[in-house]
Amino acid sequence: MVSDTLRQRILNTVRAIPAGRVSSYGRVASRAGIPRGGRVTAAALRDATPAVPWHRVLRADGRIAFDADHPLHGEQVSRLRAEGVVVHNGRVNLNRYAWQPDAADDLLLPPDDT
DNA sequence: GGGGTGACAATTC
DNA sequence: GGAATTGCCACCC
Repeated sequence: MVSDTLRQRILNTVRAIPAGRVSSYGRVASRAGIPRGGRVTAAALRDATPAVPWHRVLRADGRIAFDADHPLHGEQVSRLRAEGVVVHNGRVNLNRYAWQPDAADDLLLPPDDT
C-alpha cells in the first residue's frame, strides 16, 4: 500500500468526485500531489476500495481499467450507468463526464462527439 | 541493495 | 492508431 499521507489524499480526492461524473487515475494522483502517479492511485484504491466510489475513476483515455472479462469490469459499468454515466463498449466519453472541480455538477452536458 | 510487478500516465518515435 | 521508455510509490521475491 501507499503511505498514509498519499492514501489519504487519494481517497479524499476520489470521494470528492460527484455522482454522475468521472475522473482518471492520473487526475486523482495529480491532485494528491503525484504528477505521474497513476499507479499509486490504483494501489491506493485497490487497498482501500471499501467505502470509496472507485467506479468513478477511469483510465486517462476514458476506458475502464479492467479487461472486459474481469469481474470488476461489469461491476464498474453497472455502477456508472446507475449514476447516469453512459458507457459504450467499456468506454466513457470524458468530454461529457470528466469531473471538473470548477464546473457545477448540474450543468448541461457538452455535445457528444462520438 | 537489486529487479520485477501493478485497477496508470505522459512522452516519444 | 500502436509500441517502447520513463516516472510514480509500495510491495514482494
